[in-house]
Amino acid sequence: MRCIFTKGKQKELILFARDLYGLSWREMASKLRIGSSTLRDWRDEKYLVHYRIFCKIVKAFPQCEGFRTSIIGLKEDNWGRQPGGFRTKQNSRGFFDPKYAQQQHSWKSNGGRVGLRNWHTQMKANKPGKYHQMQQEKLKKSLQYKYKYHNQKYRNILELNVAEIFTENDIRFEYEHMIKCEGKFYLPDFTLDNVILECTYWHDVEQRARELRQKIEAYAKSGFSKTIVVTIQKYKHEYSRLLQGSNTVVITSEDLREILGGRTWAGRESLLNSLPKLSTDRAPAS
DNA sequence: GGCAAAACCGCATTACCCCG
DNA sequence: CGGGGTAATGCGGTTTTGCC
Repeated sequence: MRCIFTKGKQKELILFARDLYGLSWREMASKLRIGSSTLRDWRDEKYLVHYRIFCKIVKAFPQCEGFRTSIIGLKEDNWGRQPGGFRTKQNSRGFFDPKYAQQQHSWKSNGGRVGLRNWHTQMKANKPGKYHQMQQEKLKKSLQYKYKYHNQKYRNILELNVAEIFTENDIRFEYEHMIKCEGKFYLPDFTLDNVILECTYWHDVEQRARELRQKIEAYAKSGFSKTIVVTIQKYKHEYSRLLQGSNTVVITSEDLREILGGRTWAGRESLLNSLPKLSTDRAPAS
């Protein structure tokens, strides 16, 4: 944080303080833990004084308190810096000056966004979890999470329904909890212990099922023994057929409500046990 | 990778002072 | 006056920061 004094006051303050200290510039600077050149630059009003340092001075010499009224504003550090990049491009300044056209060309032909690419590879290599989270947050911003329920935004009505059902039945769950499977990161819609719940009603069932199958395999290898796919009545049969497997169950949100709300519900274990039964016993809807 | 602006800092030069 | 030592100053390079 920097403070802006009215013209001349910063110089006055520094000189005044120096008198009070009774030290040389160098000594005073080291007392304030800044470089002597910096202190001089401040005296010459070349740069803005750190608010932190101003406080330090006032603390040492309360008679400097009066200068506070001369502060006409506070600014964040590096407050006025004009960024390069796009604005520079607009103004054809700096790197974007026409005289650098040749260099621009070579820069672009050498990969152009090499820096950004490096950043991505480095982040992936060094902080994969953080990287994925950042990417995910970016994605979340671009996607629309328009269904709000209990301080959590959901992506679609199906997810919302599931969240409601769980909440009504006092079942704790985690929404889009990031898990790592085989070096990759996934964000299953819902996780309850080692059970994963995915919501989908994407009309291209074949394609979605392929994706899901791949995910489910990864989940299974990382100890998530069961995956529940929640869809709508219309697609239930198709998804069910395409995702046959010992650890996968396809249900609708109504099914879920029935299990949890009805007689079959007797705790988490019961949920898990009743699922396969439900899925196979029932005649698929047409 | 790039740029621009702010902040910071090293160092050579200059100013100052003391003293024989 | 001039040598020698230290503090102050001027110059300009470097680092930091934020954005493309």
